[in-house]
Amino acid sequence: MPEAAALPIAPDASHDPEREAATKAAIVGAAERLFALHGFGEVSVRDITAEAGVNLASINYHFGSKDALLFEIFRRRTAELNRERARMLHEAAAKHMGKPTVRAILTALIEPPLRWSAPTHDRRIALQFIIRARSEGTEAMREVLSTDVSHLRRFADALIAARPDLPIEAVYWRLHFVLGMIHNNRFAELDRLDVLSEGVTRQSDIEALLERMVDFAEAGFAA
Amino acid sequence: MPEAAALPIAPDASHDPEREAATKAAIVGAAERLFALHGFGEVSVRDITAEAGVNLASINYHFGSKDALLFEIFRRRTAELNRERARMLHEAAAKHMGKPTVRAILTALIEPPLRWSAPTHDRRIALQFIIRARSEGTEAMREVLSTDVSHLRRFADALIAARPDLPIEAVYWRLHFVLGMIHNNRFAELDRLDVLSEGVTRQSDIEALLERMVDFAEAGFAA
DNA sequence: GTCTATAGATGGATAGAC
DNA sequence: GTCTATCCATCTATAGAC
Repeated sequence: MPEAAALPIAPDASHDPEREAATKAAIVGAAERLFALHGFGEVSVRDITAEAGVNLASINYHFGSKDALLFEIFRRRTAELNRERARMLHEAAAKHMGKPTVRAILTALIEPPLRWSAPTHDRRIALQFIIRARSEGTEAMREVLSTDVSHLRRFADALIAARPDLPIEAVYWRLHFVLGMIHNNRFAELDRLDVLSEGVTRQSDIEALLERMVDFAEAGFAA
Repeated sequence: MPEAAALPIAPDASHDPEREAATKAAIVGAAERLFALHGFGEVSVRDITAEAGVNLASINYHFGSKDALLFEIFRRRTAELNRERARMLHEAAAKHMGKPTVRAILTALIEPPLRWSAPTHDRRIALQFIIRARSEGTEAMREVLSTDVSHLRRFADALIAARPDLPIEAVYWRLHFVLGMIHNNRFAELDRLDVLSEGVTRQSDIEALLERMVDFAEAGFAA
């Protein structure tokens, strides 16, 4: 068996880092997609492993449990999204000598998730996953969402600094309204809007929608 | 047994309309509350019947299935809410000779659900049920939500008539934003806001919040 | 109409061979 | 690390006694 000698080490499949990484990636991709499309409660471990083309036991082996898998996806995606938002806020602050305008702050909050939702964006499904996690997530996800508001802190503080004339509770409420606008961009809600508008809103022009949203939100902050 | 003679008919319990109605009401109340608080997927028929103090089989006997029960609650509550909104829109139209202002239209859309959400309102739980149904509902609920937009039609038409200068797709998108503001008033999101604002938003003054929301939404429509 | 007991189906997790 | 077979918990729905 001369071929065996050509292999560096471990001729068996007990520890193949490449294959392991591929399996984990397939699981994560399938889980994210199925959950984003059908909801958390509707998707079983069997569905995920079948879709990923891996064996039934692999989720427990690689992630510990179904909930742990979903939590890891949740952490990864929210971290990515918050990083993008923080970077935009930071850049806006740099441009405006540390005091970005309300419009720049709102853009940093709205633009990243809106770009993700573009039909051609590879984070399109990930964004739906995040939105669903807000209402259907596991106890662990809800725990994080309720207590870890450090990311929003920066936006709230920036808005308060940009509008020192407003009572701070007014700023918080308005921020809450803007977040509602953002989180309402689920597939189901966009489809419903298409039905209501008889198709005139069925557009993939993210730039135009971004401008609409920021205009609306900025106007709400103007008074 | 002289007491038996005093009973009109049916001395057995086979057909007691009063008790039947009480059982159904107990089931509906328990189901609505548990689902509103814990989510659809987390609540079993066993949880509901235990909470209602009725036997396990009664949900299937009286409603056919768990899904049918939840669907009936959903239809009842959304019908109530939409009736209130339609009535307010109708009254606003009557006051403005058939052409209500944008503010009056938005108030008719926002005020009913916001009043329901008041801590002392008996529809407080019902509103959370409705909001949850939007993202976690069964197939039947989603079917209704996606296709039955007749209720929103009147609001969209009224807004289009109030702002004939705007492209209609702009009106639809802004209506979508307002709906997002409304649907974001879930317990979990309000709690999160309280954490972020360190308590300054923890208020039960529905009047003030209503004015905040209508002000924000109207400003978004102003341009 | 109510209630108990149970059927029937599904899902998460794990043991053990390879 | 992968995979099969299986355990065990849980749930909805229903049959049948009262």
